[in-house]
Amino acid sequence: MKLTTKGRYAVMAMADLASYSENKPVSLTEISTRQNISLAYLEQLFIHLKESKLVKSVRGVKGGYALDRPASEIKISNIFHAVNEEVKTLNCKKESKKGCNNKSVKCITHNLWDKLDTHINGFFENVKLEELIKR
Amino acid sequence: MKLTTKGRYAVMAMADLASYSENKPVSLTEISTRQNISLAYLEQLFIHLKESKLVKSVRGVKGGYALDRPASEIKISNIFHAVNEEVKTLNCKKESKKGCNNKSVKCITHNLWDKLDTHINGFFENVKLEELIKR
DNA sequence: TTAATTCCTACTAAATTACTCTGATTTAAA
DNA sequence: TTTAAATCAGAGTAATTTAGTAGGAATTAA
Repeated sequence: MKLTTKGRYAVMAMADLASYSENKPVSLTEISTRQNISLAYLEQLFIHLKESKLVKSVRGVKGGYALDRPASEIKISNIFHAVNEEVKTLNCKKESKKGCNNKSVKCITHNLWDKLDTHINGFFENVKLEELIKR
Repeated sequence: MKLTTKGRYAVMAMADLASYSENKPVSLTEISTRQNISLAYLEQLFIHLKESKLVKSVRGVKGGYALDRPASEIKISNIFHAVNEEVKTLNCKKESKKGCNNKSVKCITHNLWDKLDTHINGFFENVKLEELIKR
């Protein structure tokens, strides 16, 4: 199981914003240079970050992005959710689980994957952007 | 981030073995039917499970596979490792981390991904095959 | 008016996943 | 001794997903 660049880049970009956008909006060109992520790719990510109200934008020259709430109120899970970085331990729909009787091996491992989901998502729920950048 | 079928199927197959191979070896055909996994795919997985000494094989008619150690001594991490289901939160090599100075955003998130790695791998280290099948 | 920027959609190349296919080898049982 | 059920082994392939690129439209400070 691996993390995609989408999620990784989104967190890096948000950490960059948290570090540099205190006084003025930060342009994606700046982030692109600092973090070595393609500008066009960042643009796509920020559309979603904006939709999720994690960042706000200023258009035009001298424009850019800034956090839309304090870094202390943004969880990693918020960022991942915004860019559709999902934790998926099953590829079937949750509904298919209903079909299981409690004795089948399939169902036994379903319980394992459910716990794994909870375990991983719990991690993302408990880390805030602020913690990343302080220190 | 998502779990691949390789890892999921390997755990399902091992749970099946743990449930059914107490007295006689279990053929992959049986597992294939019970778990609805293609025979040819299972064959590939079991080559690796055998190399890692998690299962032993009996060739020929009436042959099959059985656990090579008690289910209480097999961790999920052992199974994942056997079939190369890896947890990868970075796509770069670990060495590149050395290049980081502690102030860069890149390095800050590196620490996060390292913790995530540890968090997920810890889960797999702490669940044994036995726990899956009892109850 | 210009240039720097966000915004938007479609497309594409590369990588990975999830298999299939073919055939060899082994061995219990008829 | 033959047959059929099984493991063993490697190569090939189709489908999906990822990781971008490309091309422009809209906005706005200077």
